[in-house]
This record gives sequence, C-alpha cells and structure tokens, in this order.
Amino acid sequence: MSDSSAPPRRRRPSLADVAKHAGVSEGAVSKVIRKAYGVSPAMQERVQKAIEELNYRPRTGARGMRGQTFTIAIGSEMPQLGNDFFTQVTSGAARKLGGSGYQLIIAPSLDGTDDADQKVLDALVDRQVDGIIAISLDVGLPFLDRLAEYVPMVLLGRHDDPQNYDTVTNDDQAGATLAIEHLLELGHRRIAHLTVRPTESTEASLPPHAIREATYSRIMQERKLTSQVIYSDASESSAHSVASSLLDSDDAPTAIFAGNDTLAIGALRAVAERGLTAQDVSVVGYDNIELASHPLVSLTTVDQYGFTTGEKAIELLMERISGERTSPRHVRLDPALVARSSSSRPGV
Amino acid sequence: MSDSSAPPRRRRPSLADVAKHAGVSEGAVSKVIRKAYGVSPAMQERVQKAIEELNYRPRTGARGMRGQTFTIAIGSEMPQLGNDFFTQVTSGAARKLGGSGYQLIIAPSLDGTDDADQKVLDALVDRQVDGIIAISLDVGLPFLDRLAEYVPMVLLGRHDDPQNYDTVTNDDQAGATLAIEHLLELGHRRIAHLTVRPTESTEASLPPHAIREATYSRIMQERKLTSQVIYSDASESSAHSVASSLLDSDDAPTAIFAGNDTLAIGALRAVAERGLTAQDVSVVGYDNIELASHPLVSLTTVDQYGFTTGEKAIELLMERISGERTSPRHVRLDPALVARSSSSRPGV
DNA sequence: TTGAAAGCGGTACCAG
DNA sequence: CTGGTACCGCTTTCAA
Repeated sequence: MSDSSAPPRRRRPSLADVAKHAGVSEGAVSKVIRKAYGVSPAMQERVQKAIEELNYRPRTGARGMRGQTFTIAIGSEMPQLGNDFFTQVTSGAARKLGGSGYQLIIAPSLDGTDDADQKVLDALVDRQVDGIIAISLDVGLPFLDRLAEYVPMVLLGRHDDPQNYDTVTNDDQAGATLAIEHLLELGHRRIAHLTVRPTESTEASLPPHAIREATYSRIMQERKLTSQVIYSDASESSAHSVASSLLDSDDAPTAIFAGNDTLAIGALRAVAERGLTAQDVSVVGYDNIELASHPLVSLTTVDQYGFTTGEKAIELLMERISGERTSPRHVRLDPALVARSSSSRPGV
Repeated sequence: MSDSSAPPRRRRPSLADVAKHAGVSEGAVSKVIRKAYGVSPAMQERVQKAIEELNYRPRTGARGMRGQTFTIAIGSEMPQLGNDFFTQVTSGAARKLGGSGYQLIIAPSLDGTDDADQKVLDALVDRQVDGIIAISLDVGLPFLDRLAEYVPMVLLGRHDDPQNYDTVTNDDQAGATLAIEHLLELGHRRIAHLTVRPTESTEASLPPHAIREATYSRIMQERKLTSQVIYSDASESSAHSVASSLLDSDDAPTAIFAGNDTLAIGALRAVAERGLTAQDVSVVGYDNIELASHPLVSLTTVDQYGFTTGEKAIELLMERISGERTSPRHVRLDPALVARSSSSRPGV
C-alpha cells in the first residue's frame, strides 16, 4: 500500500525557475513582469514565452517584501455584509479597480469582541495591503491615525478630523434635512423621529445616526414644532414594536422619519397592520436599500450614493499610493431624496 | 518651505528589531510568536516584553514564504455579495474561524469578463491563502482541480466529482421535492415551474436550477400531472412579467414553484396585483432569503442552511490544512421547507 | 541592456 | 534551550 495515495501539494514555479528555463537572469524576468524599462524586445519575448510555458505567476507575498501587493482591502464589521449600502460601496470600488491589476478583498471582523474592529485592521496591515477602506468601524481616531502612518487609508461615514487618513462621508445633515423638509412640504407637522438608541461612543465625532437626530431636533425647533424622538434597537422587529406603541398612543404623529430604512420598514409594517396608509401616517427612511424600491414596500428614503462613495474612496487611495498626495482630504457627497409612495399629503 | 510636510510612510518593526531589542536571536523570537516548543519561560517573557514594547506584529507575506499565511478566502462573483445565502455562508465561516487566528477575506471578481472568475481564484493562490472557499463560480472542473493541487479548496453548490477538492452542496433534489410535495399535499394539481432560462453550460455537472427543474419534471410525470415550465431572466421584474402572462392565460395554474426566491417574489407580485390570494395561486420559492420572512411578503420557501454550509466548509478546509486528509469529501446538506402564508390549500 | 548579488522579514535546521 | 545561518521568492542596486 502506497503511503501517499494523493500527490503532495504542488509547488508553483518561481521566478528563478522562469529565469533558468529562459536562460536569463532573475533580474531580467523581474523587469519583464513589472513591465519596467530597459528590456529589449527579444528579451521581453523570450521571457514571456517561458512564463507562459511554465504557467508562472508571481507570489504576492514575496513581491510585497520589497514592493507592492496590489491589493486593496475593505475592512468592516460582519453584519455590514448584508447591508445594501455596503454592497453599493463595494461595487463602486470594484468597478473603479477593474482592469487596474489590483485585487479587492473584503475583510470582516470575525468575533464580536470589542476590539474585533481593531484586529481586522491590524490583520490587513499585517498582510501589507496597499490601501485600506474602513467602513463604520468602532475604533478611535488615534488608533486609526497611527495605522494610517503605515498604509494609505480612507474611512467612510466618519465625521472626523484626522491627520493621516482621508474620509468620504455622506452629508448626513443635508440628507436628514431633505427628508424632513419633504414631510414638511407635504403638510405634515407632527413628525416623529425613530432612531437607534445612542451608544456611549468614545469617538470625538458623531456617528451618522446622531447627526440625523440632531438635525431633526434642530429643524423642529426652528419651526417651533414639537420634537418626538423614539428609540429602538437596530432590528426591523424592534422598530416595529416601538412604532406600534407610538401609533397606538394618544399623541400619534402623522409622519415618521426613521434613521435608516430597516427601522422605516418596521414602522411601515406597524402602519400597514393598523390599516393605515401614507395619508394617515407617512414614513421616510434613509439609505435607499434594495428592499425600499420593492413595489410591495415602496419606501420614500434618502439615497447615500454608496456606489459613488466606493469609487471616490479608491480614487483617494490611489492618489496616496502613487505618492502624489500626503495631506488628508475629506470628501462630502450630497445625498438625494427618493420619493415613493410611503409618503404623501396628510389626509383631511 | 519644508519639502515633506507629512512624514514619510513608517516602517513597522521587524522580527530582527525585536531580537535586537530583547538581546536574543531571531530564531528565539520566531519560536515565541509561533508558540513553538523549546522556549524557556524566561526567554518567553523577555521576548514577549520586547514585542509589546515595540508593538511588533509579524508580516503575513514574509511568514507565508516558509509557512502559512493564516488566511482563508472566499472567492465569489460580485453580484453574490448582496445575496442572502452568501451572507449566511460567510457568517457561518466567520463564526467557525473566530478565535482561531485565521483571518477570513472575501474576494469578489471585479470585472464582468468571462474569465473573471478564474482570475479571482488565481489572485487568491498568488496571495498564498491557506484555503479557498469558492462559491458559485463559472469555471470548469479541470481548472479547479488543477488549482486545488496548490491549495486546499472547497466548492459550494457544485454537483461535481473532482479529484482534489471538497464540495458542500445543498441537496437540490431533496429541496425541490420538499417544495413540490408541499404543494401537492395542500391539494394543488396544476403546478407550474418558474425558473431561469438554462444557459449552455460547459460544466459536466448540472447547476442547482437545472436540478430543481429536472426534479419538478420527474415528480409531475410520476404523478401523471401536466408539467408547465416557464422561463424568465434572473430578475424580479422579469419573473413578474412572465408570471403575469401566465396568470392571464387560459391555463393558469393554481400554484407556482419558483426556482429561487427572487423569482417567487416577482410571481407573488403578479398574484397580488390581480387581487388573488394564496388560495387562488400559491407560490413557493427557494433560498429563504431575508425578504422572504418579511411580513409583507411571507413567502413559503426552502432553506438551504447557508450558515451551516459555511461552517462545514471551514471544517473541511481545516482537515486538509492540518494534513489529516487528502482525499476529497463531499458533504450534502439537507434543506428544509419553511411554510409561510404564500401557500395554502386551493380555494373551492 | 543584462547579470550578479544584496536585501526584504520571516522560518527551520544545525550545532553547541 | 539557544544562537547562527541557509533559504523562501521577489526587487533593486551596481557593474559589466
């Protein structure tokens, strides 16, 4: 009986193998694969042939020791993966990277420990990626600013003022204003705000939800209208139960502005269950997730342009990778209102 | 004016730095970080201290040249990212990997070129990941079998018979049977099957959809019932229009078994638009996507257990990484029917 | 233009 | 148990 029924794991050909096969120096091969200057057409062709014959591909790890790894990474929390905004961002980044020779990878933080987000980012730096896009991570600015000394980095959705990294943010203030003004223009006056319970954040900057809430409060106050903020957990079902209580209470509003689409859909369910329509209680969300456009849902919401965000993030990274810029840039994208049938003039 | 307003990119401390700082050999440091045998407690402590003082972290690329990279990758097509089954698989894999020291990365194929899927996988092998999970990729068995000679690999949703890699599949035949039997038991006899147009696949194995369709045809034939297969594109809207024509035709069925939930939801919309209910036309899907459980949809469907699939995939990879197995294993998971309100007994 | 050789940051084997 | 050292595969001088 043979002691190895399956062949052992195969070794890929190395640059040295190619050099030997082509009868040239390793340096020459290296120049060819990097398309560097100073190679004769004859050499070029000869090496190319050897590369194809051996089916050679350079190893990223080895390249990275001296040069680049041609890898851009998106770091995020695990739950974000199912999030439509996240998907949009990724698509935008992927599109921008297509054909560039860079590979995009997504690294989710695995466990739920409180330093899990730091660990993902560390893991990416360990892997010497050429650039990092970090999205909605629960880490402090100092940590990020220090990491950004080692690798180009851009943070998404973070209203920060860092030294070493760039940011691309949705203008949450503008977006929230769009949503509320929309309801006001329709004629609503009793507008409630449904959002997630604020966490005790050690961050200097306000998270998107907090900004949306603050904007709501400010506008209502300016208009001399009564604010009504209600909190729920992040889930649709939690939003549903909170919204249900609200609708059943004495001071039920005629409109609900939700901090995001998931919450909005929970609220919408509560509305539908009570046989109410948008004329009774209008609902507006935030994010324009895929489900929002579904005919059975048709949610009025605010689009954050995730795709553009992803594209922009890559642009910023590339400017740093190429070395043409070292000072931080902060790009703010303008959100847009997408009016659908979940909002309408209040009935008489 | 200073010619470098921002400091240049910083270099991380190396293992040599740590060795120097601790006054020990590099080999000793290496053993400590790998928790290898043969280190005295004194040495261990001394090195540990130096590591912390320098905030040292080993670089994956360098480690990979001799040993492992402690990275497991999931390769997939870009559009899959938003897919709920994909998210489930990823969560399962992440959960299984938590605390193991391995980092999970997801690599989407960037461009839409026809060899894009091969390229992602190549890119992952280039990066010397320790294991690859490939999901619904359009690549032939020979290519995969060759790649799997270099790195442990498991394919998802592929009814293959490969030499070098493992597979985890949903038993599509069993799942389709569950769906159809469910409708039969409810009393339906005129059951149509709505699925995506079959592509000319060069693959030896049948894709999931084809298996579901074949199962449908077989069961209908066994029961001496008339098969009625209608094709649409993959989108919800395409399914909607195809289903609309079907419902308006003379031989409208009393039930529709759709090849996946997206199609089912399109059909459901057509049903709802006509003021019909589940008693008139029942709809059953496949996948149990998140939207399926939404109260406004409430779709009866078949759950593929993506989470378990992800966990199982990691298990299989680990068996190969540890070297305890070299022969292929093929795991078939049993799907389950999730009955909701989109299906019911036919009305009188 | 080309080749030789010195790194990059780890691992693994060797002798002591 | 420890230190020394060859080596992994690629990039980058530096001469020729």
